[in-house]
Amino acid sequence: MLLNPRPDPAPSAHDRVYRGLRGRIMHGELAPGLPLTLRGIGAEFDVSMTPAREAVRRLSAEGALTISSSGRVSTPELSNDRIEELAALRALLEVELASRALPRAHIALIERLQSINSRIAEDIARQDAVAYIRRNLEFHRTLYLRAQAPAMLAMAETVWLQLGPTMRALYGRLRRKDPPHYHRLIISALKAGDEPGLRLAVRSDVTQGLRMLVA
Amino acid sequence: MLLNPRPDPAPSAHDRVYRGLRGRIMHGELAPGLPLTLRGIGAEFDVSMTPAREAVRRLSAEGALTISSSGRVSTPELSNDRIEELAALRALLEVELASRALPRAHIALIERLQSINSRIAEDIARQDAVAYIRRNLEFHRTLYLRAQAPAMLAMAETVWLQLGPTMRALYGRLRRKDPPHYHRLIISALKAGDEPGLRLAVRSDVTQGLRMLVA
DNA sequence: TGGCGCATTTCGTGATCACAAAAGACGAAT
DNA sequence: ATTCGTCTTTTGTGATCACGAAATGCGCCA
Repeated sequence: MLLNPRPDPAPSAHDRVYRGLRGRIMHGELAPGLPLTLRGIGAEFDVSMTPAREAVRRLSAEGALTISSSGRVSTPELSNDRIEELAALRALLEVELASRALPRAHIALIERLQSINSRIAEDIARQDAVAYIRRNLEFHRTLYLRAQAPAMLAMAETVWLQLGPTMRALYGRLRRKDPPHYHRLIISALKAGDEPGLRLAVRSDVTQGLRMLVA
Repeated sequence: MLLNPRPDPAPSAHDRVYRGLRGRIMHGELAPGLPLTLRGIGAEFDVSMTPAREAVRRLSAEGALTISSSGRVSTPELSNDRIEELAALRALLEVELASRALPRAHIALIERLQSINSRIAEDIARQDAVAYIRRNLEFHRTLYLRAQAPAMLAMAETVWLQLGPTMRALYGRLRRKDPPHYHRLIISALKAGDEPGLRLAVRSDVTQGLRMLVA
């Protein structure tokens, strides 16, 4: 008997649309305030309005899209207060996730993180904002997966999703040269098993970038 | 000119369904594992399948409903691990919310909380589990509204939503006689402006009930 | 040149329908 | 009595359509 490792011969249309849009939003490929239409989304993914609407509805429930009172769909434009709040949420959730991941962080994980980190440096050198955002989130997700806390990780990803378009606007204007300093602190704290240091490093890394966006 | 305080003459169908289902789930009116059908929901709210599906899709995005691989909809049956994780999330978020509400908590708010608390005692005397859950959440929400942190409050409510059916199962079997002890500690800490005490009281209140559910 | 009003187009909403897959009911064979 | 196979029913999915509202474009007038 041959069990297919991917028992998914027919992914549903709305899920395909959902995943496609979600990826673009989270990785900052869509600018804040960008208007979308159901018919446009449907045409782009080659489906009718029905699954497009379901995907949009789901994304708006996660805060990845905003729907005006007249039903118009667009990527969110966040106020400074909201950005600060989301940054505080990131700090709250991700510090906890990192803390839970710490006792399970073996050497293989740390090497993976270092590998991701060096690729981030390449993305920075190439000035590729989207790749940088994606790789940065991959760094964090790789660490947090070890926390064995799926609901908490899902919430953190929801926050990333809400910040996606805004992060694009941030890293677009920010011309940085150096790889993220706090990522190296995170790795050091992981190696040393230093929980307070890890918490501080994660909090700093998460808060750092958002601060200049508010300015 | 007479401005209507409710400028919502025509609430959309899917929103009506969403709100209706959400309230029932959050307040524990639906048992865990209860199967639902789109046609049934549509008939109950007197709409077609389309808005019913949108509401269900949105609720499943919030974790209030689970959708099987074949598309079947039901209220979630949470594992013990998931319950513990959600309790930890409640602690994390609500301690922060209470802490942010503390400096803005005036006497009028505290009186409102005491009023809600005495009604909780009545609900307990009446052995009305649904009313108890609803009032208990009202107590927490009233406090957290003062935190001026809408995104954080929304996340906390999402956790409540996921725990709704399970809380029903909990308070159904639990025959308690006394009003919640930790609510009085919360009020005391608010009066005294005691932040560490408040954080501890909220954490205890949130963790308390869930512990015996895991047993 | 700038603002106003009307017609056209675009867009979201919700109902309906055909289709396929899953679940359930029923009966026969062991 | 139980299990297996089949047939019927139930259910979710996605496309299409009609409708009304919102937005857009355009021309007119000041």
